[in-house]
Amino acid sequence: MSRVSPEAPSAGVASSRDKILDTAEALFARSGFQGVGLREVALRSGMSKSALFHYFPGKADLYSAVLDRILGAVLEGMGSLPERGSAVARLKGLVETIVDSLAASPTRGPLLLRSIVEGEVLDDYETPEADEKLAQLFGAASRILTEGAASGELRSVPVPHALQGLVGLLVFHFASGHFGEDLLGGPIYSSSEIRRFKEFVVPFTLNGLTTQTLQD
Amino acid sequence: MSRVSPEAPSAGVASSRDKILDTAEALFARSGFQGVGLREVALRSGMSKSALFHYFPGKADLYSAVLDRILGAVLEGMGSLPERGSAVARLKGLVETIVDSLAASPTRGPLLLRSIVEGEVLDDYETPEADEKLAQLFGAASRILTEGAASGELRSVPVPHALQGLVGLLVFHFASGHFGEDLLGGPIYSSSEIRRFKEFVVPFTLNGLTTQTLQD
DNA sequence: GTACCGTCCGACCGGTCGGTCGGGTAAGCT
DNA sequence: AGCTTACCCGACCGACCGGTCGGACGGTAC
Repeated sequence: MSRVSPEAPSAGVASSRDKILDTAEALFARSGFQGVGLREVALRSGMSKSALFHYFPGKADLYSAVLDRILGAVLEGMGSLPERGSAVARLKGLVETIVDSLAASPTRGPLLLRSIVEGEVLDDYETPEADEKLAQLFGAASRILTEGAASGELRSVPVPHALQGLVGLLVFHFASGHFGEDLLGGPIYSSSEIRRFKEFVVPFTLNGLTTQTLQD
Repeated sequence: MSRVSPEAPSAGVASSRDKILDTAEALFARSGFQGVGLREVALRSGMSKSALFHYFPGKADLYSAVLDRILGAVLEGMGSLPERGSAVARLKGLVETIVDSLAASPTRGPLLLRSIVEGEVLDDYETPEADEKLAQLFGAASRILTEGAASGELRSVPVPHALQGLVGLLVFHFASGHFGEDLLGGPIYSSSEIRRFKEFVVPFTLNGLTTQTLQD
């Protein structure tokens, strides 16, 4: 699968390519890869389907570009995180940063979660760019966990499981849609709900990874 | 949307209807509602597409039946859980039981997660049966949390957030597919991995919901 | 016998899918 | 002027979609 054809043309005046990406992101987030037709993407972007093929060689490439852009945004948010200091503080910062990134747009959580769950049937859109961004993301997180465990600040917990637990906790919350709103009794992306979620998930995570066990 | 037409014919000799349900469950879990064609379901069930319509009035009804069966299985597993006793012990039992239910078949987690995420575009298959099972499920869980908080055994935490966190933690793990296997470095549904997951998620959950906070 | 009923089938319907093709138009370069 | 390039379009393709229809087959009841 070849990559996208033309590069982003620098300037900020929402190009057609960006418009397509925005539209596709919204639609893919709502209906998934299979549930979106390129006709609708093109129409909502204000152009014909043929024009869309001028910017992206195929549907899978469009999806990859959307996914890559989201991963880039999440990764960018993590850029300002400190590399040293208390593991607990770093972990707290990581969780809050990821929450902020996911909360910044209601399409990110759903799209990320869908890309994981639908990954079985669509291993297509695994691009080197996205893979590398994912590796950076998990690398930073696992560094905190291992260093915290080494220093005794954090419980010695299997890092992969903890990472996957974090993904489940954080991404699912913002991807749960109507289900989550029914459960929580209100919109997920309101600023007050985002604050409430942080107030729940940060202590929950820290307690889960720090204090000594009261296992059976 | 009307319900399924004929009732299950009692006996255990895998009826055509059950065969359809099994096939559809596997396919829906892998490719989602939109990603599965009724032709493929029928073919893999060893009959024609028309025969399928004899048992289910439409695709959405078939999906609902599959979903309902899974919710029933999870709920059945929770049936033997004690209604009284230490909240921590009850919570531990709940988590372990749900894990066992999800681990019992590799289709359940993916299908449940997909039904939530895809719920935006497919509010069709919300049947009264499934709704009631969901209510029972969450009712039992929230009872544990509220009673535990009242007795001081558990932290006083917003119950809806805790419930959604549990769903994210537990369901996502079994729905993460290739992504999760890459992260964990092995199959998710092996008995050893299920044991490891329990060893991680039970203390993580209990610590997250019991010990006092070390928030900033 | 025959009327009925549950089970299943092939053929077909209108519609949508991702993708292709040939061409048109305007800007920019030489 | 001529030529290239970027951008965009309508028309079209084969494949597949969910769903309908009329009928075939076998058993059971009368």
